[in-house]
Amino acid sequence: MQTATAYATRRDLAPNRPMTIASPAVTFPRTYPTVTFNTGAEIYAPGDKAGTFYQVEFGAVRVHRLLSDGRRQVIAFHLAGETFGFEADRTHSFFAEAVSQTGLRAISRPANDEASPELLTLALRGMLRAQEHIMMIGRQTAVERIAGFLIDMADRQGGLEYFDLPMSRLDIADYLGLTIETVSRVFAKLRSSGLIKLRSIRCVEFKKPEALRSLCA
Amino acid sequence: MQTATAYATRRDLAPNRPMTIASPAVTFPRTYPTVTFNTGAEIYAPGDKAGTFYQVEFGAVRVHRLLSDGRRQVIAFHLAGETFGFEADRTHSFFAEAVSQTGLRAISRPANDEASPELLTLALRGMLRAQEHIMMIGRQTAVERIAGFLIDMADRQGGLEYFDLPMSRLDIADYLGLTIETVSRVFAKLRSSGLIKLRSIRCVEFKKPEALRSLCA
DNA sequence: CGCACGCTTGAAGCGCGTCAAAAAAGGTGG
DNA sequence: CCACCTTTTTTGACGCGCTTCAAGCGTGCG
Repeated sequence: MQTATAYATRRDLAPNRPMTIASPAVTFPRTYPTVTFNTGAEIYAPGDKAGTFYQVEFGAVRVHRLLSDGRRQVIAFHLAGETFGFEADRTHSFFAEAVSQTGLRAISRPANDEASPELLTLALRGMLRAQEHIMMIGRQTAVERIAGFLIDMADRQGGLEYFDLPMSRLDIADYLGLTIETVSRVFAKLRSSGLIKLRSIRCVEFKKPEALRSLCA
Repeated sequence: MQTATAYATRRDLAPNRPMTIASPAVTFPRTYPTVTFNTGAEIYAPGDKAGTFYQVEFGAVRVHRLLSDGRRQVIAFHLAGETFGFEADRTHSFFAEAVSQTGLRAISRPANDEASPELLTLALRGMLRAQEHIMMIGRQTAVERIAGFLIDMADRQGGLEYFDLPMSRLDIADYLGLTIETVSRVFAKLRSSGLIKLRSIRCVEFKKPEALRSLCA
């Protein structure tokens, strides 16, 4: 098992991936005032006209889609400071909802799309994030997925001693392609083996960060 | 079960996704001559400097990464006419290899990234493709994944009466997060129930396209 | 208080993975 | 063209990890 560093050499066949992707430090010209969404409130839905995108001021957002029989797949979470809502098509193809009380700053997409290196950077970053997500749910076990998820969440919140999970167990399950029961069981397992501590139901503290990282495939 | 059309209304809670994403009809300024890669040849590897990207002239490309214990996840296949290789970072984070004898046209990324709406379009399309891939492997059964995969491949090759799969069963398995045995069994099942015909091991013909589509969640 | 909601825990089942071996396909040299 | 080998694919038997189904538990709020 290796440390979670970037790829050192091109022949490094089995590296750990750098899951955390730097959050954007970008400012946009045509920005609108912050709008607040209550827990569960819908930000956009499939079929809605795209064109504006959003920067999270506070709170968190989940982006997802439902299958015909009700199965739900969460595509992404977006935390404070992150940007989302840009689409390849003219309309949205997912739902976006506030996971908790959330403030968003709407940003209008430049009319002709030209001269927008910021947006390109965000799009490429979004692609990379989705690809890392595929790595996570494609071939990894439940424990590996949750360990990776917790580390990702911690890193994205600034790597504090402890951090809050803004989303429910069900949201996590639907993000990782698991059931809520499995998520709960893995949390219990990580807790009982001393890797994490649950200060409260949604507040996680890493007791053995290295051990947790070593669980990531 | 609904037809695989785009989202009609914003309250359409459980639509089938438009899996096929239109292939780019884009031409680039600084283009280099076509280079041919043999089956299995490496195009780039993690750690390689990014900056140029590629348009597939003929053949097919797989993009993947390996986990520490050898598990492999294929992130994407790229067929003739499609473009790949752009990255958020300065270096690549995946392997790209020729699935079969493949011709590529290298394209240098504009130095300052400005005024490049084409690249933005490609990045957004790549993001959408990755997101659809997440939908596929996150919550769907083996049969659903393979049905969706076959339909996607058919559409991307122009929707002919029959089409070739350029990649092996193992490649398909690693793309869908399954094992080669499961892929083989599902192919056998689809064949024995008359939904598809295998003209040869890698040549597929849809006998009941609607039935196949109805398998997609 | 008592209901509602989110979370946890237990028991049983099943879909897919694993292991093993045979069959088919493809390539090479005579 | 055939004999021979390698690689890919298929098929079978069995086991495991996760899901499913079903209660229990905790916490917050009317």
